Amino acid sequence: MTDYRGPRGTYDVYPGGREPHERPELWILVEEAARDLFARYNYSEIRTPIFEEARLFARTAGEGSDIVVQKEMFSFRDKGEREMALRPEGTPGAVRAYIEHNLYKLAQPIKLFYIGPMFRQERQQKGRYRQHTQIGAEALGTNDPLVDVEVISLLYAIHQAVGVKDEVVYLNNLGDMETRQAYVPELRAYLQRHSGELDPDSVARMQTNPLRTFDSKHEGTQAVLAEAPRITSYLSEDASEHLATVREGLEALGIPYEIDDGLVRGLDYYTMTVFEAKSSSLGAQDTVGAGGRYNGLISDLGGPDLGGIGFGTGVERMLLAAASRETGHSLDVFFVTLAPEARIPAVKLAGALREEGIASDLDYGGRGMRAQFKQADRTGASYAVILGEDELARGVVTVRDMSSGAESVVPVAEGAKDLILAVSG
RNA sequence: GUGGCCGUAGCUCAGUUGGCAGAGCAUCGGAUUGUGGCUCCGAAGGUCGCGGGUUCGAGCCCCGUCGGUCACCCCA
Repeated sequence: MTDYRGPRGTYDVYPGGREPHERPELWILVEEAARDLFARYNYSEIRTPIFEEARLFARTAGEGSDIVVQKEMFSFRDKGEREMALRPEGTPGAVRAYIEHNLYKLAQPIKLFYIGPMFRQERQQKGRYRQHTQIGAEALGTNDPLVDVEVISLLYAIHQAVGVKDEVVYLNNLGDMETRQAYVPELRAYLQRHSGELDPDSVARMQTNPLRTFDSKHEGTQAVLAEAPRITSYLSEDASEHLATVREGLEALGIPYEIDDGLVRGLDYYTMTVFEAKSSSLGAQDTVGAGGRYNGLISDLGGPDLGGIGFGTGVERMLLAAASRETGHSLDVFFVTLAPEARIPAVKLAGALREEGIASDLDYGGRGMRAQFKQADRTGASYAVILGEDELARGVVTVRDMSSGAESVVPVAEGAKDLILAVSG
């Protein structure tokens, strides 16, 4: 046993992995499904560094200057004494790149997607790792509510393609500046009147960011919030029209959703539309994917005053919440060599098949015939191609159909052409 | 960072009041000298997480430590 282990809160993806998110074939499935959908929705890939200056994330995360500690960001100091951080989410990097490369000067919206690792420095629990992977999309440069509809439907489509079970999409609108100016003082005043029944964290948040008290798990706090004034009653005309259009669009597409007027999300930059997809087949961390509109973020980061909206969804959580499925990788041909002299000819034939796109493998253990057939069976090979002394002498191979057991003899003295035909059906 | 639970073969797990380290699956070989799945036989595989203590004797009891897991915090 080695003394080395993967770092705390990380995991490996490897053949035969126990958990769904440890199995390479499921990752391929998710990534291919997502890329296919991004292409169909006309989103282009963006790749940004997995670390950035910490202040970029601090800027977007909001809620005070001790944010780096508070949010458990994976930060470090580089050799030039710069405060850096492994990215906790995809949006800030994408928006930074959008501004840095002047993408706002092109025809809008710019529709981007990314797939990559994100980091958080904390103890793990079910569906939560220090390094995890998010698939995300950002539609930048427009306030059109129909883009909100597109982004939400794209998230939903990815979850459907992956097979996420028991999913519910919750929707809310946090309003614009006008809405918050009207609502926040009302909420704060209400909480103030009931501060005796709140947990200490919520009492503190009542001042800094009263919206976030909705996220508290404290029973007393939740009881107070059940009667609290709702943002939906304070929406400006703009916000309320926006919400109505988003709902209309979702209904036109037949996307099931529920309004949750207590849904606030943790990031300060959200405005207007916010949404969250949850699955009851997860544990305490039941959010599979989430996102929202961030109309102030691009200008906050030094860009023009344009809106944007995006989502992020966790690959590990999608796989945890997905129905289990059979994905045994399948091989087309396995070569069974029954004599040492057959090994080089087998290598040559396998090479020829591989060039034709036919997945082929052979025994490298010099093992007995029985073991080789067992391996052919286990790898899911459609055909076993047998090279023994008889075959070598006659310039042929025996092709065995592994499911029916039927065998045929195929000449190979003139090359692999006949063998390619025999195993292509 | 805090707390509950758990660390025994590659995997899943038994292991009695402290008394020779076990099973199933997987692996390898054989039954079947040119044929996989089913069956049978056999082999290999162990720092019982690690360190210390108690004891004639510790997988088991005690202390510490490391790791895993779930929850809290936080939620990106």
